[in-house]
Amino acid sequence: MEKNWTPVTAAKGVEQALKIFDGKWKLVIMFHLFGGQVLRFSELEKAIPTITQKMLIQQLRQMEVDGVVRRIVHAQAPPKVEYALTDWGQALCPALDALLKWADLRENHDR
Amino acid sequence: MEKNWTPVTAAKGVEQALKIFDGKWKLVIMFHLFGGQVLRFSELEKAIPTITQKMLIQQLRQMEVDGVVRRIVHAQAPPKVEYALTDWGQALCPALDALLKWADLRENHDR
DNA sequence: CTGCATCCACCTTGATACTG
DNA sequence: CAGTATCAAGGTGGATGCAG
Repeated sequence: MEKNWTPVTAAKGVEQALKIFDGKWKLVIMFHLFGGQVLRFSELEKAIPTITQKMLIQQLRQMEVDGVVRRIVHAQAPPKVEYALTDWGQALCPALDALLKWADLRENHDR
Repeated sequence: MEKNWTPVTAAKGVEQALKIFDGKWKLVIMFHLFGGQVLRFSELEKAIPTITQKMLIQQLRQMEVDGVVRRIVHAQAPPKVEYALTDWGQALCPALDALLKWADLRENHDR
């Protein structure tokens, strides 16, 4: 199932992929959730002390809409909401590793 | 040579990698240069009709500083300047492929 | 505890005109 | 041809206060 990538369409494809984990905090959130971690809203808040509530909920919502994060609501008082990565979200990990390895190459040949 | 990634440091590492090809036009430029293409400033301009001169030169400059693009100046009148990817820049291609493949997975299990 | 609304500052991009 | 300078506009994130 090959695709006919032109420079433009390929770039757009990557951009669309990037948009999904773009935003100042999405990567941090994902790395906290990699490996099947399931965390409450307040736990994420504690784990990322410098994030504001607004940003945390905003980024989580977008990630939920995009299908990388699953939202688990427990009907309780007080409210309890947990977040986890979807299978697709977990699947991003190798690609990010590839980026990290690429970044490491820089030192070898640098300028 | 293993590293001890915490969620935060891993995220920062990826972010630094991302910054290098972040910007509205850098990916388009790179995909035009993948495979060892060497293009003049004016050729890039023609290849990307919707970009402005300001943006083209701005993005190229940043990419040059970051070490993904090489600038080749020919001492001539009229001026002739060519741009090509560095080895390190070329090495990004597989990582971008990984991202494209990840994006394709979405359809299989979707939401 | 979880989440929403508002206001504000900054940064990136775009349009345009100009130069060696 | 290759690049610079200036100004305006939109989007993103941060601070804060309020609500179910």
